[in-house]
Amino acid sequence: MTDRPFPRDLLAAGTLDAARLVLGVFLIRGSGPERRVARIVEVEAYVGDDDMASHAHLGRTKRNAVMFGPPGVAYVYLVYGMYHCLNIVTEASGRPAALLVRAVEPVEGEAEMRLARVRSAQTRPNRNATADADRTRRQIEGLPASRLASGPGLVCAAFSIDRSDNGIDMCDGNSDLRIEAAPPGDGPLTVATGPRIGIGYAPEPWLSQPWRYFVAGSAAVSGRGRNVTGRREVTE
DNA sequence: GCAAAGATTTGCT
DNA sequence: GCAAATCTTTGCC
Repeated sequence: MTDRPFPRDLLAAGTLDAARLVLGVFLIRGSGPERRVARIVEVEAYVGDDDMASHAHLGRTKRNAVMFGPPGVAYVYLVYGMYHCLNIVTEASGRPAALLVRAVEPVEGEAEMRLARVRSAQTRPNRNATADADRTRRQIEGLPASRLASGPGLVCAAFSIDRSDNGIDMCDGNSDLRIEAAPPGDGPLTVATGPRIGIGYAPEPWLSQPWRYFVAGSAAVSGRGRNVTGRREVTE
């Protein structure tokens, strides 16, 4: 159960507007002592079937089907054969769009996130030697909290998200994986923007659209945006 | 049925 | 800074 389930209608409108609105929002997994909570600090918008960087550009397929459905639903897929990516579907049914959650900042359940990261890393077929697994575990245990989920694959690892979460309604307070409005005490955020990451296959103008949105100054932001601390809107 | 590429991360050069 | 790891999805034969 959640006290402030995120309003679905805020996701139903424009995806670029929704991208700003979800920054600062809480991503929540589970309940009770194992509950994990983190602030969303970085997202990317994938808008419509004409967006050549989006999975939706080829039309509706088995994989991207939920992107064509109602807003507030989780779209989870496997990339590079080993990492999962979490998206929040936006816009009305029939128009495929979503926000890729690229980074979150732990608020509660940090120990649980570390455990999940270790589990995920040691599940990878690549890591088999005992010494290697032990080194990986210590490395994760030594990470600052801000680096536990500073990347799209890492968000899913820290929150134990995989394709079984595909299609979950994240605006439903009873869902095990959900989003919740930021607490009233949270101050205003400074939003920075830049081009989307890892879409080199896309032609212009999609390649350079500044559809990556992140919280300036957050240590949890992935890649180069991490160092952006300006107080004003920034375009990288 | 087969080949190619990918909304990433990590470790080594 | 570059390449490997890994497997699902998609496209074409």
